[in-house]
Amino acid sequence: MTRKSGDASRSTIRDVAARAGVSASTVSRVLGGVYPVSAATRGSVMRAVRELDYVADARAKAIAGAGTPTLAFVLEDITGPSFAYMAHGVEREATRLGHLCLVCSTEGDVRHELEFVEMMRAQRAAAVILVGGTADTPAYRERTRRMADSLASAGSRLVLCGRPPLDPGAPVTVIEYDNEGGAHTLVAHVLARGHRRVLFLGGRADHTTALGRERGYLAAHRARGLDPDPALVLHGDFTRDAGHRLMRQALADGLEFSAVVAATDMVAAGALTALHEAGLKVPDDVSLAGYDDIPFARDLHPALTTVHVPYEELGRLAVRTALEHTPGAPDEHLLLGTHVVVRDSVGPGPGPGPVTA
Amino acid sequence: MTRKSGDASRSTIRDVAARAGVSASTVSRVLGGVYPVSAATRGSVMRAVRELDYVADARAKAIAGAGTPTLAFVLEDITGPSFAYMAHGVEREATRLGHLCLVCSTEGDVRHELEFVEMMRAQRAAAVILVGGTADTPAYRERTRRMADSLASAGSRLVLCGRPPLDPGAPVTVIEYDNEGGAHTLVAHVLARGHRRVLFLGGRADHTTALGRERGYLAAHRARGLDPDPALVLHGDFTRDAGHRLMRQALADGLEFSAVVAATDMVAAGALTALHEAGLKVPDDVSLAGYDDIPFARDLHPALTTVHVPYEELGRLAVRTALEHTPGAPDEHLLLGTHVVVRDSVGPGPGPGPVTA
DNA sequence: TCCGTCGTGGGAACCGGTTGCTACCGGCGT
DNA sequence: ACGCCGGTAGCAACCGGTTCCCACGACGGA
Repeated sequence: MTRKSGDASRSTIRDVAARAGVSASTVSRVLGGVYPVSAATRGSVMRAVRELDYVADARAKAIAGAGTPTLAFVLEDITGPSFAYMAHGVEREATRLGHLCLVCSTEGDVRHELEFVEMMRAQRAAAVILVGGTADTPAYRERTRRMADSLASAGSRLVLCGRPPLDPGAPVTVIEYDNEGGAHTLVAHVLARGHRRVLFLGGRADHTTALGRERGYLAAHRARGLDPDPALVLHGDFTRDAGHRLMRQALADGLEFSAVVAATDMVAAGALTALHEAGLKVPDDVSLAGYDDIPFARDLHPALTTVHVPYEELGRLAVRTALEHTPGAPDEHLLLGTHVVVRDSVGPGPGPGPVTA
Repeated sequence: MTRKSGDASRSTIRDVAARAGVSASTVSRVLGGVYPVSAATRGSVMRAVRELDYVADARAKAIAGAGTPTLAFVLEDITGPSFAYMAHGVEREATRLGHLCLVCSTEGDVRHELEFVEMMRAQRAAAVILVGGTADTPAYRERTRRMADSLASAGSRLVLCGRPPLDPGAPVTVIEYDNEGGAHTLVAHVLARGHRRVLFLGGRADHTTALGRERGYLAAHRARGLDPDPALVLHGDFTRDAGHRLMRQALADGLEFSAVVAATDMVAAGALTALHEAGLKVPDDVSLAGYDDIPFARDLHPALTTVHVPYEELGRLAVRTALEHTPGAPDEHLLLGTHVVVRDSVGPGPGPGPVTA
């Protein structure tokens, strides 16, 4: 009989006070918990609260100085597995630290990004986390620098998570992982197995994540004194469909290669089925490797060798580092390591001379 | 030289007013946009705004009646592909409709769910969307009913998205999709190919999504006058690892079956590699089907036949329906259809007599 | 020239909370 | 019996906005 009445108007602290026969301040104090209140008063207040099903308005609390802090993260598309893992890490750590979590998808549109950051600043978010690579142009650096400054001047903090750092001095926390290093190690492994012509299925040509991995690909070659054929690096985006399309195209074009390294496991997945469709066996006819180590990589056939990225950890660190940052302290820049996980998709390279795949 | 000074204290509307030499109300009005203000006044206000890099506090606006509405969604784990797609739909539609989006992961803990809903009520969220199946116990119905009521009495609205409906009369919007029907059609297809002993790799035994699919499995059998062996339905959870483990176990136990239907594509993926590891060929030795049609399903080898669920649409509808709901109107209950997409993973069944897989 | 009106801007109340300061109460010591 | 003190509760100011209502100045028409 606790009558949660259908009064469509939420009740205020004054309603509770009136019903309990005390003042609003007393209600506030009972609910606050620390201030000494007699048991009788507390009882009647609590009863009124229960009867009215009252919850204090979080926005009002926030404005008055109490209130749950909020943290925002902005990403391109939650649907990409690596984004999802970062988001998960962010969300977990945020709630562990007692923060609420606002999320926005930009769908890759820079204007949305700007709008969102502005909204988050209006929300007085404790930190705004920008997730995922992007085109690292002067325009990017300037725009982002401006965001960082205005966030900082509002007492908030910008975090770049898996995104290129700004010029020194920008009030920004950067958490990256080693795209180039991971790709270098991975490609070195492929090269060590005897492959000489390895196709690289990259991402968008200006995207930092893609670029980092591409640099690793190149570096691994050069470290062996090899000079990769420019025709062997292709660009698409980080989707399964792009991988599929690029691979078909490469095959149709008669490109010669004995192994393919995809910039992403998703891309690798698409490439793998294109290979299968062409009647090629992996790794017997051609080897394949990915990047990200999403859970599915194990279930591709053959199981995909790839490089593991601690995405969830990345997200967790992003929020922890951002929230621990004290205004005066130096800006942090973390670079997380990656490691390649060898599975079954890369086999030995061809014997003497390259093979026509 | 626009001096975005490092003054760590965000400026208030009064600061802007002072700098522009007008009153706070005037600033509010020029920022509001509608009220007539002379060009000169507007100019100086805007300049002050720019110089101070001022953004109005969204919480204060909200409390005063203006302000961006917010919408919250609560799910178990953003990392599951189907959750991610629903989340994406929710987020897109929410921002399209000018709402901010709060997200919480419960990690499957009911207490978290309660806490979150309470927080969202405090945030005065326009709607709270609970995403994903759960155990449909009397406790669930009562608890959720209570949430619905208290949300409703606060002028907000509870939405159940892919989650079992409550008893009639609860102020709730329900958007479901047809788990049972999809599974029925899928299993009917498997049966039609001549399979008679089909293993079902289900989810948690009390989970509504899992249960719905299991009912479909059963119903498809009965519709053919078949009586499935109870030993053929196994329970785990909706992860790749569960699928892998269950499949190994089934194989180790010497269960007889010629096809396996997994409650989820993730489960199917794990099962597939277990099958491969055991040296079994799909679909030659055993057929396999999944549920969800995640993008990866196409890249499994063989490509997985599965049932497509319009997850993103589900999320979009959830927010649209919730936000369009007017307090007096009847509660809506939508049931979205699914369809099976036939690919390569289920082949013809065995000849006379079951095969030992 | 005088008055009505329109265009503008300011004052103050209000949104729903929190909290510093003050006042009242009863109980205790001497 | 009186004064002091500690424990409680209320008043009012404040957080950062919005908006109702009113006043003031300039302008045009009679």
